[in-house]
Amino acid sequence: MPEEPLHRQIADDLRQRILGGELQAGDPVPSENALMAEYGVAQGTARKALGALVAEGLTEARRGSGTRVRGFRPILRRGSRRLDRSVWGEGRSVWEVDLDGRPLEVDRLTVQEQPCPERLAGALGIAIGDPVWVRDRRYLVEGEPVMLAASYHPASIVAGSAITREDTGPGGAPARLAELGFAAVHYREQARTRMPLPGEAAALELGAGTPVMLVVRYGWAEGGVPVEVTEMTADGSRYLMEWEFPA
Amino acid sequence: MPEEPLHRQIADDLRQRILGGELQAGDPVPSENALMAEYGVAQGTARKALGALVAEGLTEARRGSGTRVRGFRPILRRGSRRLDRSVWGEGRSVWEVDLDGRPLEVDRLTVQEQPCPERLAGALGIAIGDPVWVRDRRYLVEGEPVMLAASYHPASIVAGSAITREDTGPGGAPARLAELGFAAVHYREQARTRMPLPGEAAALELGAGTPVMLVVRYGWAEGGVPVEVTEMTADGSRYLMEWEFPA
DNA sequence: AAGGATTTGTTCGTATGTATT
DNA sequence: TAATACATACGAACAAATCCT
Repeated sequence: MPEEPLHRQIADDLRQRILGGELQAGDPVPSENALMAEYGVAQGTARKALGALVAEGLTEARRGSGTRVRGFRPILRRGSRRLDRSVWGEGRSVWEVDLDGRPLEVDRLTVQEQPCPERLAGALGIAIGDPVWVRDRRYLVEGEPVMLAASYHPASIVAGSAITREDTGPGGAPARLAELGFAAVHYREQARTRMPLPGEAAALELGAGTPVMLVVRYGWAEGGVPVEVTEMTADGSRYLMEWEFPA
Repeated sequence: MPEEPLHRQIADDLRQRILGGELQAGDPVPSENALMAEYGVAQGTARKALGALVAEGLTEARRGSGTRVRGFRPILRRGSRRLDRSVWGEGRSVWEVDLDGRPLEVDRLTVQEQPCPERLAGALGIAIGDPVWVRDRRYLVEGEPVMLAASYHPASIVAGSAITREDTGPGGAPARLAELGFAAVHYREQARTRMPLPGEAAALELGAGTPVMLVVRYGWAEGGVPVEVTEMTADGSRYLMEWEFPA
């Protein structure tokens, strides 16, 4: 008879307690048994209510321990870095940023030559299957994975340079591209979001209900020559992306 | 006994069929009954496997009808519009963009004066509770909601202007700000993602497993005066965000 | 147009496994 | 070791929406 299913009513109750501030980050949420008693429902129903909150990313369940409220303290990634931030409002963001301090470490770096995959050929201005160098890596903050990134460069440009080695040297890939006469002068970045594939969830150690932010950066040298495409897969619960531009 | 739970094995099978291209967008996924027969499991187990794919946003279930594979054809939103796109690679994006053509319509527009909420006071350079004008609206594409947006302007700047009325006139709010001597000359945008709250899911008619992309735009006039903060909530399955900037 | 078959959605109950406290 | 709490899986029944004959 209930127009609203029981499990959703319970989930709504719990969600309100969380969003209303009654239950704060780290606080335990009532257990399945507690909900069975409180609402007089079967375990499956209590379980479904708790599962809904997990799927929304509001809570985190651990076997034997219980279910707790999650928090959000993002890392800030700035797309454009050149402008002086102090000019335009030191102004607090609407989100509290757990900024800086903690350095990004690189993990699981692989560098190899591959045939250019179909989706990148147009953006790199080369043919499908043409050789590209791929720098694939994982970023950690305080030992926890937060982002995956793979950079692609046409082999016709970077072959023989330090970009094809693990250590790109001082200034990194941008500096090497500049030495090759192909300094990137213009970037375009595209971002979308979706739920992670199992492989991504594993590599980023994502909890259920955590979407990923996908960012693709396209870089061009003078004259419109494509020199880089980077595909990033970021933990949506850890990242805040920022871009800055004139009106 | 199974190291990998049954429902996950089944989900993995189905996922592979989808990602491998065997099942394409719009195709029906085996029903609960079919899975019960094929794998010899109870309904709850088959159901959980199907539910996992729905939660990942890969499929969409409709009662009485069945479960089908979802597609992704995003709308492109450009943050910065000034640069000539043709200069930097007509280059295809890594994602197929169902670009342009279809206009954005505005729906459910409300304009009202409110006390400034805490999270925006710093960014707007005013005190909590100071009056701000809020333009709240929903955007549709072909009748379907795709984004919610709320723009905030300090009343001290926009009071009396057309920005406080539903119809802002030709050129919209930016043109009116310019007339007031507070043309925005610099923008900063921040983006993050998370699963939607129930209210957001309802307003955007989101299917399960669809995250939202949250974008906040901060606008400043000459001299660093804050003139605008806009909070956007976009359907993650419909939007591709783009920014462009010099290296 | 009516009705039956199909398909997903909800809820109950029961049992057992596994990780944590 | 024992208690707690989440995880998996079974079976059964009914409801609600859709589809097809």
